[in-house]
Amino acid sequence: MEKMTRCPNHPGLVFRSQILEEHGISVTKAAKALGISRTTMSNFCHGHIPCSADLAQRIALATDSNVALWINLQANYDAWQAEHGEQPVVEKLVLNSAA
Amino acid sequence: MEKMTRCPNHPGLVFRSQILEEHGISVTKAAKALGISRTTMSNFCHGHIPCSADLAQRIALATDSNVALWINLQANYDAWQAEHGEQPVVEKLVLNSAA
DNA sequence: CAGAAATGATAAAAAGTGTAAAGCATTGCT
DNA sequence: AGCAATGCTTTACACTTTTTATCATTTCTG
Repeated sequence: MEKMTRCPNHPGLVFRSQILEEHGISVTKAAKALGISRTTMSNFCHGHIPCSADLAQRIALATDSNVALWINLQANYDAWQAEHGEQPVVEKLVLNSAA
Repeated sequence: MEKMTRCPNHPGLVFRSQILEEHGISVTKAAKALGISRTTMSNFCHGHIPCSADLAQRIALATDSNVALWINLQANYDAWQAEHGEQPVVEKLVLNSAA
């Protein structure tokens, strides 16, 4: 159980730096290849929208990587955001033995 | 890189068996405690709807567990579904060196 | 330098998703 | 029988996602 001290990179930033920049691929070209709009790709690459399961799969197929990799990047990002955002008010379901 | 041979349990099924049944908590009571509708809780516990980040956090807070745990359960489930569902048509972005 | 292409941003529209409320039939328990 | 819980369906509403079109700016290229 490692505690994450800083917010993990958004999957889109990882995609941009590790795939696009490494291979000199433009956002426009990537959007066409993956079959999504340029707007969506641009927003994703800038971390403005999350990596949906569908997008994760398109990236995985186009880069011979694993769907789980991209889904997990997003999951880690979401988890960090949830932990550092507003906490909803709930009642305890199970009593904390270490209370 | 372990390959998952069977579909991982839906987070809702895990929640039902590991939390509700273990502690004898009803769906109705759990819904009230978490601050969500009984319909949503029921659907979740039967695997009909995904575990949203918000729901994951409510569960984590109410059970003194980790948000990441529930988000990751959903992520694993999503990844398996993506791998075993319909594959979108995409063009390769990077050439597979092992082709 | 001039034209063409790419980029990031924005707004508007369409489609899809998530959530909740109400109602109903069934089950199990006292 | 009476009551609460359950699973399911329908309806309604809000929110999200994705796309298209447009604009100003930057970058490439010839």
